[in-house]
Order: sequence, then C-alpha cells, then structure tokens
Amino acid sequence: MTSSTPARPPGRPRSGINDVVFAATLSTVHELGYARATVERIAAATGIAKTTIYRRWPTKGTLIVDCLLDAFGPVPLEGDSRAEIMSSAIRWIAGKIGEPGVGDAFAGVFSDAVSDPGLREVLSSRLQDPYRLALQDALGEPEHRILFLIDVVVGTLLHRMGMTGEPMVDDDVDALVEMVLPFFH
Amino acid sequence: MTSSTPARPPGRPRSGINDVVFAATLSTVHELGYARATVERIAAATGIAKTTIYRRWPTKGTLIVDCLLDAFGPVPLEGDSRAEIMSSAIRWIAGKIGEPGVGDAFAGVFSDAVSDPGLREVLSSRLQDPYRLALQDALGEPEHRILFLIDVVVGTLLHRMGMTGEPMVDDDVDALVEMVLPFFH
DNA sequence: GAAGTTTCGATACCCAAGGTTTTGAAACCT
DNA sequence: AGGTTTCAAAACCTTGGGTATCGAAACTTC
Repeated sequence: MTSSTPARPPGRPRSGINDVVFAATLSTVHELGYARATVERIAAATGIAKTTIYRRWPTKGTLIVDCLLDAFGPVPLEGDSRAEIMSSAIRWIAGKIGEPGVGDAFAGVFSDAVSDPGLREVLSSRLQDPYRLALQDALGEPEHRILFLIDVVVGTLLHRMGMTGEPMVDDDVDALVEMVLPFFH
Repeated sequence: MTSSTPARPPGRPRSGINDVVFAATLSTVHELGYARATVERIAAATGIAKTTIYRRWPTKGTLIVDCLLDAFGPVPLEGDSRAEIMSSAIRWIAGKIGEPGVGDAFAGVFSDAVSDPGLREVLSSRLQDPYRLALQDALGEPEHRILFLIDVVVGTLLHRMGMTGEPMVDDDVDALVEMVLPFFH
C-alpha cells in the first residue's frame, strides 16, 4: 500500500496560483475583450511570468477552457420534474454566461475553435461532454437530443452576447425557456 | 440635370474583380479554415495583390461580411402563412450556412466581432439589420421578437458548426423548425 | 549537508498574420 | 499632355502566440 497515497513528486512543488490566474483571466477578458486579453497581460495582472502560464497550460485556448470549467462548476440539476430540471439548468447557464468576462471568454474560445480542430476537441470533451452526460442522465434523453438542446441554448446565448456585447436579459431567457420546454415535452 | 447620372469619376476605373475575390475567399476559408485563410492567401488565390484587397475593404472582417452578403443575397420570404414563411426562411439560412466556406466564414467573423466593437457594428448593421427588417415586415412581429428569433436560429446553427465543424443535418433543422414555429404561434 | 529534480521569473527570441507605406506603371478623364 | 485613380510588387511595422535559455529557489532522497 505504499502507493495508495502517492508520494509527492520530486522537485519544487507548484505554487497555488491557479485561482489567481483564473480570476485575472476573467477580469482581463472583461476589461479588454477576448482578443486583447493576451497571455502576457494576464500574466502581468497576476504578477507571474508568462512562461509559468505556458508551463501549466499549453495554449491560450486550454487556459480559457480550464478557466471556464472553474467558473461554471457542476450543473445544478434541481427540480422534481423534467421541466423544472431543464428550466433551472437553462437559467443557470444563462446566469453564468452573464457573469463579467465569462460570456466574452466563452464566445472567444468558441470562435477560436472554429478554425482549430485541436481546440474544438478540447472544448467538446472537457467542457461540453460532462454537462451533456449529466443532462442525458437527469433527463433520460438520447445523446443527439441533448446535443441539440445545448446547441439551441448555448448558441442562442452566445449569439446574443456576440451580437450585442451584452448578456441576454431575463425576459428573453424566460422566452427561451418557454420555447424550449414544450419541445422536450 | 447634369448630375442625374453622375459622371464616371476621374482616374483609372476599378477592374471587376469583386466576384473573383468573393469566390476565392469562400474557397480558401473552406479549404484552410477561417484563421488560416489569410488575406495574403486569398489575394494569391485570385492572382491580385494584397494591397488591392485592402484598398477595397479596410479590414479582413469587412471583406468577409461583404462576401457573406454576396453569398446570402436577399431572404426568400415565400409562403402563404406565417408558419410557411418562417419555415422557409429557417431552411434557407440553414442551407446557406451549410454551403462550403459560408458557415466557417460566418462563425469566424462572428467570433472576431466578440472582441471588436467596430466589426460588431458592421455585422449588425450591414448583415443582420436588412434581414431583421424584412422579417419584421413579413411576419408583423416587433423588433425584439425578431432579434430573439435570429439569435435562436443563427446561434443554434453556428454553435453546431463551431462545435462539430459540420453544418447541421436536415433532421435537426427540421427539429429547429418544429421547436420555433409554435413559439411564434 | 550534498546531489538530483522540478518550478519559477526574466529575458530574448521566432513566426504568422493583419495592416501600412512606397514606388512605378497602367488606364481613364479633360 | 497633364491630372487622377487604380494596380502590382515589395519592403516594412506591430501585435501576439508560443519557445528557448538561464540562473535561482524549493523541494526530495541519500
């Protein structure tokens, strides 16, 4: 049982700066927008070296994805009925995308992924798949229906964000829920 | 009335190369993706100089928007009922986004616009507004409802395109129509 | 305490791509 | 012929993602 708690690996341990980097990433994206939130600026905002960021995240895209994973956390799948579960999930992701920097970062990394199959794979497997699986389980729907649901909800929220620069207002989120729910009876 | 038909401006007239540039833009984007479809490569594909492109379009974003305007053309608002009009419009834009290069170009310029308020303005006023006004007129819906409709339809189609790299299949476009129509009675 | 290993900060660097500038020639007008 | 605009070609600038190097710091084990 010597490896049940694997010994700390040799060498200098990493300092616990991930949270600081995530916070600086979101605030920098919020202030300057996605494209002008360069890795150099994010590093400067945290006070650490750019090389340290690239040692932990191989690309800017993976940094943003990890940052979003940290910002989102697990889906709260609350509610007694399927309708309540879907409704709360939609409002939850709408609220998250409305948080400062989150929507910009999401839309930005999403757009980078369009021309970058590697990043698309990261986005799909690390960010989308966990939520897709949780929703499949909670709603008892087949994969392609959940993928369609995610396309509709996230696509709509990001399109509004990208077109106006502002997150979707609550009235329109209500409309989104009202439109989606009947389709998934 | 000497200026009713304004005289041709002095100097060497522009050669009619816009169509060639648009075609080369779409094919280059289709082959290499949006980010790798550089202005230099597009120019090389047409055989004209990069400076000629920048003389006609101030930025890559405006070139792409003009290219999309040319590729889309006017919305066909056919059908006797509101349902038929909406259905045909949704299938029309889905088909256009599925054409080679169009979806990539659309998603790419859209994502650039996230961090670029100037490009966002161009995208909104030159590309979205004409279709929004035509739909408002044809469907008799207020502006915010049409904006919501565009967010849902275009957002969903682009999210699928960005996440998978492939346009949405017909079955899912059918589902999109089926979901949207009842909401707009 | 010394050797080995890994992280850190700093700096310099490479490369791609958007965009500008310059120059000389060509095409059109009056 | 002179004025004006467009064109192609080339050099150039800047930004930003990502890499390479180096010495110092922080741990481990022997």
